[in-house]
Amino acid sequence: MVQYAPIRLDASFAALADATRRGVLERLGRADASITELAETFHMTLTGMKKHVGVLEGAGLVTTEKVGRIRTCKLGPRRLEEETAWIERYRQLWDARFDELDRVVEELKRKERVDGRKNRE
Amino acid sequence: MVQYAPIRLDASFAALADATRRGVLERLGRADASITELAETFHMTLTGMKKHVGVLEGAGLVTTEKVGRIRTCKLGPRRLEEETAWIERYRQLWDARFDELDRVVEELKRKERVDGRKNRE
DNA sequence: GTAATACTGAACCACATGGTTCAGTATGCG
DNA sequence: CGCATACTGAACCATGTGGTTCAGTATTAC
Repeated sequence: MVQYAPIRLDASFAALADATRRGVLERLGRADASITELAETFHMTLTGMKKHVGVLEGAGLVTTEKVGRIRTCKLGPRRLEEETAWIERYRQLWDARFDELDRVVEELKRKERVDGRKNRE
Repeated sequence: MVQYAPIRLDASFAALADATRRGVLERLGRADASITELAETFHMTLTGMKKHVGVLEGAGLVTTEKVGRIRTCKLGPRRLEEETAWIERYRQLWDARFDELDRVVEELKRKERVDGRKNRE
């Protein structure tokens, strides 16, 4: 089993497993925002939003910088390359698996035809 | 904010946020397996593995069928299309965002040059 | 029929998550 | 200075997660 930095995958997939956090990423894709702006947009307390931002930061998907009173959040350095890579590989397995099943089915059909002929002999 | 069946995305990203479950998917990509086989492979009790399989089933990533004593697990109908779509869209946002930043930086450089000329006038 | 196998379900555990409130601290504005 | 703004941290709460054990039930093998 290939590994693909499992801890990072854990963190980023977990970060993506929440609609609010996905929403924050989409929001930051349009423009940087303060914690207050994000909290208002998603109808949540400052403290609650700060936790979500913390999770996203932990996964490397967001970076923040505090200037004066205001902490500005922006998209982080990661482009979800590893996550895409994992999913891509999974899809290849999936395809191979189902191709194999198709092959088995074809094989069964072929045998059936042979058996059919045998029975008619 | 476009929605992309958020509940499903929640379930599948959460299912992928665990190394054991990702391992189970990879394992099932090679061949179907019983709960016992999976539990042994991942050094876990039957009950524990059954929970993981339940999570994967809930996300549509695995299907199971019980014949006699044995419950056989195989890859489910989903190929993670929606997950890939979400990530793809995110990457587009990401690229656009950073292109914009580049543009802003260029704009600042241009202004600097203009200001420089002004100052020399 | 008895015993082993394969799973199932309930109950428990420690810890994480998604949210809150409340009481701060730090900064900016008049 | 004095007040409003913006965030921060601790504490709490309900619920979920990842695992266990233990006591079943259902199937298969001898």
